[in-house]
Amino acid sequence: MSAHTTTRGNDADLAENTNGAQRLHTTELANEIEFLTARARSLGSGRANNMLAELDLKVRSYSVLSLACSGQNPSQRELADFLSLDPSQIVALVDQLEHRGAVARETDPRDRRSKVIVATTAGRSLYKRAEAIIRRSEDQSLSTLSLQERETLRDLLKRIAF
Amino acid sequence: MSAHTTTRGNDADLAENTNGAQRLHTTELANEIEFLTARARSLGSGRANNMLAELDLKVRSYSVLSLACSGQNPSQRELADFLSLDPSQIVALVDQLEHRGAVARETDPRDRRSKVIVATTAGRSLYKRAEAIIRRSEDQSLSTLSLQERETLRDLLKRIAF
DNA sequence: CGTATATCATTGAAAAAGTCAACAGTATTG
DNA sequence: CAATACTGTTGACTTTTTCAATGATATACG
Repeated sequence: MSAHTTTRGNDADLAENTNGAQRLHTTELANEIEFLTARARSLGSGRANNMLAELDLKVRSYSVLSLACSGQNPSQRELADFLSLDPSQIVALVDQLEHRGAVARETDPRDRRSKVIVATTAGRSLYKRAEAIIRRSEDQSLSTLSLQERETLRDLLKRIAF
Repeated sequence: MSAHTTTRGNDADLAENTNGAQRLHTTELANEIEFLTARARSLGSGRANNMLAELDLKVRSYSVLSLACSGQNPSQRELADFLSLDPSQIVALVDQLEHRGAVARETDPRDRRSKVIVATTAGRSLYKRAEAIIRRSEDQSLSTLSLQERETLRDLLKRIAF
């Protein structure tokens, strides 16, 4: 078996193989920023979605609600651009939030085509609770980083995200 | 209109509003690491997918191919864990790569249930070309960061991704 | 040994998300 | 006024995700 290329690893690996694919951490892929970003996001949004479930929200709807509470009065088109979503997906998300009374559509008097999304009182209250959950979720996801490192990460991400 | 809360912004905003939702950059959401990570990944993998299209690959299939070329002989279960995908998705991805002759399934003699994914010669050649594309894509996506900043980002992401 | 339990790859179905074209109403341009 | 472009909306379609069930194999334990 020593020179047989189809077997994975050798006997020394067996102890390490018990808990999974730690072996792959040394891979080229595991060092690509692209991949690490995708994985970080997958873990992070997975946790956030789980925790937001108690409010019957997902990160998507939370994001829309957050922007509706921002005081910036975003239009649906702006939400679509900012969240990198198709306008039709925004329609569905706003529909849900509107049906549960968290946000309202107000047609912009300056441009009667566009509709500004604003949060209701109930919506702002919901957002407060959701925000606390998101903060806890983020805190858990970033538990291996110091506060200063989190700031560094935030700034670096901001520069590549905008 | 001055005190009308439903109008968005004031006249001073109009010049800035021409190109989109830059206004939202000051939002709370725009400062959440979670959100920035999602947006960075969306932009990055979008670009990578576009550029990989010339090889008829996506980031998903590229990731599997990359791990198949890693010399670590991963099983499908390990691929699923590492890529945060459902085992059934791995089946589909490996099927595609196998049909085009880039990888092969080899049943692990140590555990005849599991199948080790290894790259063929053609697969390694394909990976070389894909890797070059990914490198260019990543370079473009991170163009606003210095080399040292990229290293910092990579290390921070690694710590939260594993 | 034999029996129960667990794990792997696979299939198929269902739900969710993403993509795209068309439409009515409105704005902008010339 | 006419032509063009943009907004939200709908509906169809594809892709991705999620989940339960299955056969083959491995492991644990009496």
